[in-house]
Amino acid sequence: MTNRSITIKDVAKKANVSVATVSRVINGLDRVSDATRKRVLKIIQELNFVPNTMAASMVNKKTKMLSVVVPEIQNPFYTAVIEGTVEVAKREGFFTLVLSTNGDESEEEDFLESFLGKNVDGIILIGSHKEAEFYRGIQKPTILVDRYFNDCDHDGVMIDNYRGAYEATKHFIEYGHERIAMIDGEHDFNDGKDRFWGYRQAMLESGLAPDPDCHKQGRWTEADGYRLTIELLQSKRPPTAIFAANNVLCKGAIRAIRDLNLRMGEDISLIGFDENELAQFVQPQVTVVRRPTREMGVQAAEMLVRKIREVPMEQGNPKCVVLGVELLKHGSVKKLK
Amino acid sequence: MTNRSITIKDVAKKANVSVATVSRVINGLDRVSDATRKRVLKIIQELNFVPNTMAASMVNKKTKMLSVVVPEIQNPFYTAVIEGTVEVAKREGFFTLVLSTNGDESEEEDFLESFLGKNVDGIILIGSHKEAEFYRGIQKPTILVDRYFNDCDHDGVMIDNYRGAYEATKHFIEYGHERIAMIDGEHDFNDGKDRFWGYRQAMLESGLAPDPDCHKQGRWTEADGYRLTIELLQSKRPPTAIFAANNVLCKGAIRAIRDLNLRMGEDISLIGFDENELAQFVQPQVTVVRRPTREMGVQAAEMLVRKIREVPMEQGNPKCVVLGVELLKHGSVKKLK
DNA sequence: TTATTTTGTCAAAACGTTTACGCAATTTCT
DNA sequence: AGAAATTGCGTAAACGTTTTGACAAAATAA
Repeated sequence: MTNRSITIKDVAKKANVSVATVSRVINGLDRVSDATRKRVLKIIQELNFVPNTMAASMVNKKTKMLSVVVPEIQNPFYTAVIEGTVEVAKREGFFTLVLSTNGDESEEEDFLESFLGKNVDGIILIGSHKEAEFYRGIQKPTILVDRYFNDCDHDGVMIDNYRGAYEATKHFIEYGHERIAMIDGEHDFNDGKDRFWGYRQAMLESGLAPDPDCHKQGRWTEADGYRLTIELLQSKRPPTAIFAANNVLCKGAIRAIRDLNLRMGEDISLIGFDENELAQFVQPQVTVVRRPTREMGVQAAEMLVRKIREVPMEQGNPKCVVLGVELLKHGSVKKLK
Repeated sequence: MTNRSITIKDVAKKANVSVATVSRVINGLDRVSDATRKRVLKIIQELNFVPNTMAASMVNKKTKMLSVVVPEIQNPFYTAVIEGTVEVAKREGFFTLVLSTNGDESEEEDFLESFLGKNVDGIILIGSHKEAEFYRGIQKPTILVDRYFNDCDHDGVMIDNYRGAYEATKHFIEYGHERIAMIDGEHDFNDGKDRFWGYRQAMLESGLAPDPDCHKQGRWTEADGYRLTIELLQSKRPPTAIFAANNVLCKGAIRAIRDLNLRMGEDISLIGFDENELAQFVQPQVTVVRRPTREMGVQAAEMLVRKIREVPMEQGNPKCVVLGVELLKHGSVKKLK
């Protein structure tokens, strides 16, 4: 424990060169003859020397680490994004550091102030803060994922929430549904809002007046998905179709429908946003809006790496990439006409 | 971007003290008068100074970060462990850094060699390596979770895999089952092995000869859980009961049973190891061996923090804590007698 | 009162790298 | 051949902290 770890100096001494030369060898720079390079390399092997990256980082301010910050690590959507970014990061020579904030704003702040937050080369952020202000304060290269804010000064990778909800609703309508409900959570972020507006727009376009009784709002939890679905189905005029605006709400809805002994796609039609395990399990499978989760992570990481490497001056205005979604049609929507 | 960040020196100058004094204020050491402390603190505020932890770490070799290394981040078991450790770490003033290795040994090694691996204060490791040798090479305070190796020189937090499997099998037997199958994956780690031996021992004790046809081994994937279950149920002499040795295998088994149109707890009995979403969803719910996932993370983190703080000399032999498991009895086991 | 301890502070030396600059020795160009 | 460019390497100054040792000044003890 007390044994001083071997440094670049030890190597230098043993190889009869200066520390500068050793440093050059380590970093694969030129200006060092083949002979000495070989010699130094051998000594490094012998001494089992590993450069102290911390010290290096102190001078050149690069750490080769990225961080990806997500609200909850238990949600498969986020882990899929994480996997995507980790893959790219690894390929590009970066390590990825994962942080779960539990949707807690102060935890997010703490992180950014912390050792880690301060020392990563870039950040992929699925933020919990609700104001652009906060994001503007982040000095490092940052890519916002899934939740975007205008005027936040950062690039983003989003999906077309509006379109997803729109298509889902249209699908119901094409199949003859008129009393179409939606369940969702707080409209804290653009994703939730957009989905609502997509739903609403599709309804309006088809001349269906949006009935306030058909829009149930709670939190984005499975429990609330369950509760809201029960409320809807036990109301005076229950809907024939329900659009569940994210994966956990959908799972709650599936449970509720099961518990009420209703036949999916027969007594009640359901579309979920984002794939989930239960939607794939029940029979018939539940029609869902599929979004490219892993791909979001991949895109974000690629953008981030590019940004890190680009010269600071020539970065243009923030760009926000919007990835498409797809309606995976299964048997949970009944054809009424 | 080019603006040099403000350092301890700037604070010192502005407060008319030496950098040493500022350092003492930051670290809350004594030997500094109340007056100067207040003054320095105020300047720090004004200048919005945040100490560069990287530089600090360079001299005192502490980073206040832990890492938790898991094989796959998509498995809810691992995320539960992570959540437990993050909670404790946070409480104790550590940041937690999550790394998913995809079960890839070399990725695990890379990590430990990397900036991150070298600079955390301690490691919580659900390892992918199969030999104690590797673990012995880790110099930092480390807690092995879920997978343990004798003579690895580290503490561990395990659960009683043997007992869990034993109890599950006994439960089948009590209910009159005799032809009891087990599906599992490679016996690369103690957890898998112990479960198998628990199953086997329970069978033997009850005078049931373990039939090799009743032990199907594949990989620890949902796909193999599905495949092996189908194989079992379509064999000449299908079992009346199946023990699925982990959460994903169990999910595969549930799907298989559903697809074969068998009634759970009626035509076929099933017990899973570890809770999972499908087991809770289907009706009747599937009986499972519950293990304290989150608690494992909590324990591990607490042990790790203790270890980090203890003086190096007085650490005794490696300890391995074994947490208990519990059989959650639901309706998936038919009573034959 | 004098001798001792405690308190508050500072200067300077670490910590382990990278890198700008300098200077021979060698190679390449006229 | 001489001038110019290139190559190979070393010296020393960063990077932003913590920590040790020294030393007055103040408080306490004798």
